[in-house]
Amino acid sequence: MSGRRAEILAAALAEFTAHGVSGGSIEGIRSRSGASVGSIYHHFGSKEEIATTLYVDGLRSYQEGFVAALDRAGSTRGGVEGAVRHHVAWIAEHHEVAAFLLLERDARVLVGSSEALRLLNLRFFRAVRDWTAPRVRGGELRALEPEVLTALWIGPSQELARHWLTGSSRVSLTQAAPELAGAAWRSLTAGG
Amino acid sequence: MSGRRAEILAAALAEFTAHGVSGGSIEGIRSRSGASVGSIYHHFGSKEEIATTLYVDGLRSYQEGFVAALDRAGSTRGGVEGAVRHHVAWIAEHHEVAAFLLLERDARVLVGSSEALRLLNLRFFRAVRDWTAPRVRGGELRALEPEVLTALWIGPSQELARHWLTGSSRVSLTQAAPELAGAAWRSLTAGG
Amino acid sequence: MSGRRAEILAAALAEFTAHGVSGGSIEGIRSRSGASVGSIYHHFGSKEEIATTLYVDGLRSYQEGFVAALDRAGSTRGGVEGAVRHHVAWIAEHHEVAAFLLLERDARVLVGSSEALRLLNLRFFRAVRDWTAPRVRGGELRALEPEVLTALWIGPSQELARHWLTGSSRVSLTQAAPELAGAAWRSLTAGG
Amino acid sequence: MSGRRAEILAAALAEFTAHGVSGGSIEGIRSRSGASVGSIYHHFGSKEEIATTLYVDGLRSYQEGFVAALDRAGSTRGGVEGAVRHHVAWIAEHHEVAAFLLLERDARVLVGSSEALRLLNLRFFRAVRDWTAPRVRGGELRALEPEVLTALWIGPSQELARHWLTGSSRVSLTQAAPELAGAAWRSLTAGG
DNA sequence: GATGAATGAGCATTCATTCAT
DNA sequence: CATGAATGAATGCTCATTCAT
Repeated sequence: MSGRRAEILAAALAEFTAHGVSGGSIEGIRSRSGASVGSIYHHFGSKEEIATTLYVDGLRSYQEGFVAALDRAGSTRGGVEGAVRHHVAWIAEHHEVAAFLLLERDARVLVGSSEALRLLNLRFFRAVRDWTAPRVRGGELRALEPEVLTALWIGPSQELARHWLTGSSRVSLTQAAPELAGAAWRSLTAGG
Repeated sequence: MSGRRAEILAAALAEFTAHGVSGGSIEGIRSRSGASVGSIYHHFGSKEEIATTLYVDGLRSYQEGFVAALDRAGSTRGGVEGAVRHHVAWIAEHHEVAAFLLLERDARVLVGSSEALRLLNLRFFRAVRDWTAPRVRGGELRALEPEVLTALWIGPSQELARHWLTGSSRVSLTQAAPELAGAAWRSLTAGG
Repeated sequence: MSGRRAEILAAALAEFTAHGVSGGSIEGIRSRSGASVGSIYHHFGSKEEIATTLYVDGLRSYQEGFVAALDRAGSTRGGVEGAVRHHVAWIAEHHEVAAFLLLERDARVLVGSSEALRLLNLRFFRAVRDWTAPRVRGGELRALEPEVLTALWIGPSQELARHWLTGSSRVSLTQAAPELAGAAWRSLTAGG
Repeated sequence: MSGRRAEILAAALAEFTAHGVSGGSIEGIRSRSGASVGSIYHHFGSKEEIATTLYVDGLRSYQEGFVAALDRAGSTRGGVEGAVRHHVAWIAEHHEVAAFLLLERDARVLVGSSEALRLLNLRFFRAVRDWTAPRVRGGELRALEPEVLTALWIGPSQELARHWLTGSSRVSLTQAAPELAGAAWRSLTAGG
């Protein structure tokens, strides 16, 4: 549709990847996109709006895949492990957006200021809870505080992904996926 | 002795915590520290040097505690779990520095440009490997790629700490420590 | 068209005349020109670029007049003396630019760093040489090293001009022209 | 005597040669001299005072040699040519100081503000006039305005020296001296 | 005489944003 | 929709100078 808009977003992602959101400039986005300053401000009202758009789009894509992985699973174990595989695969596939979501300090600041983001997170956490809660009650998953459960579930994947995204690790994310998935399942089931 | 220097570092940490490194300003450091601009530049040659100093000092403190936890442990399990407890306790105790080390994009950029940091990391990774390698050979720990081993070991703690540091989780880090330590031990020992 | 650009250049010339290039400030150029700081940087990337532009424009004007004086002369003597008259007249007419070209230390530094300037000088020296060389071969002008020839030709005019430009001499440049022209002709022809 | 003072002056000359007076810094003088900032200010009250000292010392040396060359000459021609030879030789020998005196815009500004400099110049011009005036009256030298006479006398030497000092000419100053001296004599004697 | 920490005004430059065309 | 000139506040950093030790 609006090719310009997409070009600007792509350029902004590259600019923010290179310099961060505070460090990146409209001038950088302009030179990367070929659009004029005026055009950028025609499509987006401010630098923050561009960053928010990137964040919301990326987060929605990630979260939809996560929930879809849970929904399509035939078993609790399939769901837990499928979510890990999705996590790892999504990051590997969308590494630039992933770096923005995971590594960007300023992006995190946006979460506090964007109503759309708050809503997105609210729905996601509810969807995940709706999937886990009955399985906790049924004894298939351990009864853990939600934050701890999440940490055990995707913490290792997240940690490995961060190193991979920053280039400090050359380990293949997808090759490590089975190990990460297995560890997640054990952590959510094997008692202390 | 170096009262001024320490005051400036403390002020910079507060400033960077509030606005990030790129977002934080020398003026902010000046007003928080009471030092003059000239004095700040007398002690540190640039904003980046201040950030690097904070990063190096913090990382050294964290790494020394980590290695000490391994060394003081009487058993492999004690080492694995002790390291997790140190991780969690150190972050809880030095939460401002921890936020800087864990959340700051620009701080991460420093790692690529500071020789001191490269050296620090090199020694740390070597010390950890010297502790784990014989235990892997002895069959006490699973044979995993170093990055994966690290991810399983401290990934959950790291993930929970991030949420705690950003205020998106109210869970007590230290209360969660036993669970995180137990999960780490299982992940590093229970086979795929 | 480029009204703003011209205004900025004029203001910069006045500012540099008053305080030198290192001594002059963008703020000075701003207040003299009425343009905003941002506008100045929109048209010129740096203070140095403004100075280079002034230098190149001025030098080109001077050199074109010099070469034109040679080309329009009907005799060798007419060329030698015409060049001196042009030298003196150009400086008298463009005294502010002339002061910049002749007196400014920082302007001279530019010559070493600007490719445009190097090219300009190259062409000028070649044009002058193309005019003098055959006349040297024909015995109309003495066989002197190029630098010495130049020094004898315009050295006295240059020296007087410098005093005139700095205000340390009240002698009329144009009134002295015939004398300077005659001396130049004698120096380039009368043998040692 | 005061080794420190001399070291500071030497360092300042190098610093000013490299960056000009406005462009040079006390810090630059400090690092070149090994003296502390406080020590520099103990010996000299300000940056300007250092520059003035260099200028006065250099100018006095040059002028004394010039007048001595006139006084020791046995003839008018010997005086005119001897002064040129001194000019060229002095510059070749004291090239760093010479560059400061001849090329430095800011140094020239000092002349307007230093009483010592005004006095120095006054005496010098008077001494030169006392030597030339009777010879003009006697018909040995042409009757020219003082500034024009000076320009014809040392203009070519000055012009060649400037190119030599800025490195834009590789011609040997001392080899060119006879030619410059001869031209000066002709210009001051041969009528229009 | 020497040292170096401290000061704060001043500077070149960047940047998000606006707006007339 | 697009362009790019214009704005002016903000920023990192430099520098001459002072002064307590």
